[in-house]
Amino acid sequence: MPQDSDSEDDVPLGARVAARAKQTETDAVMKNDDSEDEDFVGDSEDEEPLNKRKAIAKKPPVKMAPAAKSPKPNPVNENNNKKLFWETLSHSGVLFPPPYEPHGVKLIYDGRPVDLTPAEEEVAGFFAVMKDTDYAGKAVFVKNFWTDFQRILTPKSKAIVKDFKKCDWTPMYNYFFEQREKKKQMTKEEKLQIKAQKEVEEEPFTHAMIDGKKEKVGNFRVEPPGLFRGRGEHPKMGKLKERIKPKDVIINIGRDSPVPACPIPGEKWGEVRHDRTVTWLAGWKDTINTKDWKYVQFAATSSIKGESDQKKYEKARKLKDFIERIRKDYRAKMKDADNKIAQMATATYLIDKLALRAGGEKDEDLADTVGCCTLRVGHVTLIPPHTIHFDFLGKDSIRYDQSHEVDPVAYKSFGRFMEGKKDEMDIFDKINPTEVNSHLQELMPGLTIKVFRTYNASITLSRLLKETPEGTVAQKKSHYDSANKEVAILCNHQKGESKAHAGQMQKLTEKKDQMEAELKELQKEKPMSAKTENKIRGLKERLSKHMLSMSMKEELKTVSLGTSKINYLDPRITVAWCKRNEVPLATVYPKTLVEKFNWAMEVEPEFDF
DNA sequence: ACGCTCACTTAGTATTCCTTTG
DNA sequence: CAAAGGAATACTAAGTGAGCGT
Repeated sequence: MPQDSDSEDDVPLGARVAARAKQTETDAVMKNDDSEDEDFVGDSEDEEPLNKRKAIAKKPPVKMAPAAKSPKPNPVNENNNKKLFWETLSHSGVLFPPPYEPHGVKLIYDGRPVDLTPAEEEVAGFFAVMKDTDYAGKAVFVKNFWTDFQRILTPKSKAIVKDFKKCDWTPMYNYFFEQREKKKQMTKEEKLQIKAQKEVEEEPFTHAMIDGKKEKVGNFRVEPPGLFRGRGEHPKMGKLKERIKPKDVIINIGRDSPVPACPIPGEKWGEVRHDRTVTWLAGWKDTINTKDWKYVQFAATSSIKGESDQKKYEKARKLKDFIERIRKDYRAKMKDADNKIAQMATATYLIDKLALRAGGEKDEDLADTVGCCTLRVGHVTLIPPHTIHFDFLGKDSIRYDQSHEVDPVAYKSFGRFMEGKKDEMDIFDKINPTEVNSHLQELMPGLTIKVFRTYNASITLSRLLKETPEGTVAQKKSHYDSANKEVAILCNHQKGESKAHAGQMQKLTEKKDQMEAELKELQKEKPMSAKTENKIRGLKERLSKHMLSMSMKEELKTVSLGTSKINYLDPRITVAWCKRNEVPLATVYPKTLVEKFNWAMEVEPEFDF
């Protein structure tokens, strides 16, 4: 980017737009000027009154983007009417991973050790550590790795390392394994020392100042290089994710804040901009999905994220006032003779009833996953009289495999949409998320598809918590968890079964058998003493508790409760419930969630979602 | 109407931390 | 004290949707 930056076309779209619209309000982007010999590339100027910019006084005028030269702003259209997130913003930039340190352990090719350059050795190492994982067994992963490995090999190495099958990664793998063991074997003091060192190193990056307030930063570490691990059958798995250099990084910072010095000697930031219409502090282009960007954002516990989270839940809560009308609308339209209207209504019905995601079109070079609007005929089975079985891969290639009894009208419409279509064809071929969203906006301002997931998750929790029984804190907590579980199932939030699960269940079963045997033994006694009766009562109680926790554990083995807690359940429901039921908040929220939801802590106990 | 980019939220998994147990 | 086990956090991939240009 830097060397091309004289051409406006190389500035990201949003930046150009902002620069054009901008003028004084939106301190958008600018260009670099590589002729400058500064310690970063392209701290940009704009037409803001010069007295505001002391820094520029010491250097010759910087070349400006053509758009930025245009005369005074049209005040009506300042910053393109975009919302400004901050007035001042200062931070220390990003923390880069340490440079690669060669270990000298050889790749064995065709029985002979190969001398690799450090850069080659690094990439070989990426594969070597993974040699026994599922990934390394996948043809696509190996093929992509091999292509990129070949690409970075010097001619000399390429002349030797020609066939993947002749590579022996074992010595490298063993080296990494030993390193890991050594790390584990370190003494407590050594570990503590390393941790302290790490904290010192990251200290400048952990917080930023925004409008005079110190706030926590999220992912201030630049992602290290490695092999891309896509989820599911990702066509790009195994590709080399390249090392990000300062020139790849854009810093976004307040105009009057010092630009963080580039931490790598002799190198420069790709760009420095002052865009108040966004919340990110730094960003770089993803080297795998080249249309994507990675951003350094504030942490979830920051005010800026908290405010947006609160808005999200307020919007979902607002849907309560509109939901009846909306349901009436789609029920009436599901059987419309106009297929587009009927599809729109039926899709909305699914989004509401099953909390499906929108399902936007995806590029070919991504895993084949779907949401509501991209469901294909092969993903559903109609089971008379009006049950539909869904079997498809959703976000993160997580399988949605559920049967649902549906509205008979919806069932009939489904049949109509699928009629005469092959398995690979779209069920909802007349619509897309954008159209569904604009229809929703007509029914409620600001309403989009994803709001239904938040709404249904939160209102489900709220409804289930109303049935909380009297009892101990542990019992109430368990009731909360079951409600949480219902929501997780609704949203299809899953996790991989832990490796230890089966063994743990077996142990618990053994314990159960033992308790049952003990109980039988006690009950054999003829003249029941008061002491024995007590024992029996106690044992029975422990046994039933034990069995309950066993069945809960089994039911939850692949259900993830955390995702809905973090993203879907209005924290005010939980906080108010804790207050009403005298359950300490820490029983259901870990420390970071209490922090993240600090805006909800003062909610009144009677709060109803 | 459509495609595309950008910025943000949502997501599962890997790693680390902390507590319990042996 | 080490190992095990579970909880919490770190990491980064994968969605959604606004908004722009064509």
